[in-house]
Amino acid sequence: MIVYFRLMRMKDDEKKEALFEATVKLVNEIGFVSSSVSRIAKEAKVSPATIYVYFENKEDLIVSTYIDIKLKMSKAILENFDPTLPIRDILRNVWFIMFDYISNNLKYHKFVEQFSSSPYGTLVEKKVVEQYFDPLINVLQRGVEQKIIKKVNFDILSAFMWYPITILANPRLCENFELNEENIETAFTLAWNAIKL
Amino acid sequence: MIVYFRLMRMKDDEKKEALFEATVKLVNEIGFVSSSVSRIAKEAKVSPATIYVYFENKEDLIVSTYIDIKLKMSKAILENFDPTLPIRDILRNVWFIMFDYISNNLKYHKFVEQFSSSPYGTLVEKKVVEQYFDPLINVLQRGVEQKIIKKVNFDILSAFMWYPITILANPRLCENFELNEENIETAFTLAWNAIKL
DNA sequence: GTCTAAAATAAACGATCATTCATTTTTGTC
DNA sequence: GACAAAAATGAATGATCGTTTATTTTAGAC
Repeated sequence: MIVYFRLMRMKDDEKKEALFEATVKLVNEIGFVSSSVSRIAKEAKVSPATIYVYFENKEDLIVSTYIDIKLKMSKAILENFDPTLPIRDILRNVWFIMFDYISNNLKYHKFVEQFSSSPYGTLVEKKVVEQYFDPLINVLQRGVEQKIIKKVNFDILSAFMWYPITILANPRLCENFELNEENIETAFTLAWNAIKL
Repeated sequence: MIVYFRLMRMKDDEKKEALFEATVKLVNEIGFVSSSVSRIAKEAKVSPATIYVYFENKEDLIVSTYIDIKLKMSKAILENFDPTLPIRDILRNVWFIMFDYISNNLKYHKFVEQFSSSPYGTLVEKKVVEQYFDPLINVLQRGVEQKIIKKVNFDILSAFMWYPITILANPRLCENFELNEENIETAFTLAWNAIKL
């Protein structure tokens, strides 16, 4: 039997990316409430119907935007990750890289914050996204095993090693915290004092 | 000139409270997107039009709900505030009181988190709400002056003394952190290690 | 250029949105 | 019980919502 294959027309990656960017921009500016499908389409310069070629529905568009961002973030942060350094140096490096990434991509950070604390957040399995950042979690694990870091609940360690970054990088919450090297170094010192044994 | 006063009919405080509670419940369950005026009205068992007797519009209802919650929270937390204790004891007490309040009023905590990270957050002057908690900020100030607490940017101190509470009290973020006395004590120790000189 | 299948879209769907309006109900003094 | 004024409401407003459908446009193998 001879089967004829005809190449189907390909989806346009740039269009999908434009939809992600439009979603981020609008949700940051006017929130989930006002970010309607038609407005997102207009912002991305496509027809509202086109969105349904790329996504199942509005919810899928928004959740996909979130997951895409988390993937981008984890790649950027783990790009130059060197697990052979001393544990404190690894953590310190991550702090500087995360501040660098967030301050250059504040729109992503804002979107993630808004998404996570909204009911959309419950739609994403926390562990799925968390595993993108597995190497970071493993560092803390090693620190505990080597008796460098306090042996306490992991949620506590995270609350003092990772979450302060998301707080301090939020200019609405910390308008007096300038993201310069000295301030980041100071803040990291507090984080390290918190978790070190 | 004689002026005749007739008592006008009074607004019903219970109805306003019911609208606050309905707003909190629905926004937590289905988000700002789906929490329409008519659904909030139905939840509060009033007519949609009644909402406009008590509030200018939907935005006013939501912002007022937030401010009402923040006021309730600050009163609960500062109720038994004793500024004469040693600074570490004051902070430790506040930690326990805050965890107690949040775990008994998780709905308020959730609403505040979602509100703050949404564009509604920009509608509320941060300083207005912050001043409800002024005594707490003053404690840190005194700690710095008495050379008990590190002399660093106040946003940094807040990021390690207050924000970890909001993280740890969020069961979605910290599902492994049980809110018992031992765990709170441990977490506070890390916070104190971070900020103490 | 022809053909095909999928991308892309304009237009239309019923549903629901926030808000207003005309009317009724309730409150409290006289 | 009568009166006045504000609370309370049911119904209607035009606008916009998310999604679907029927149609047109486009990409790529032949």
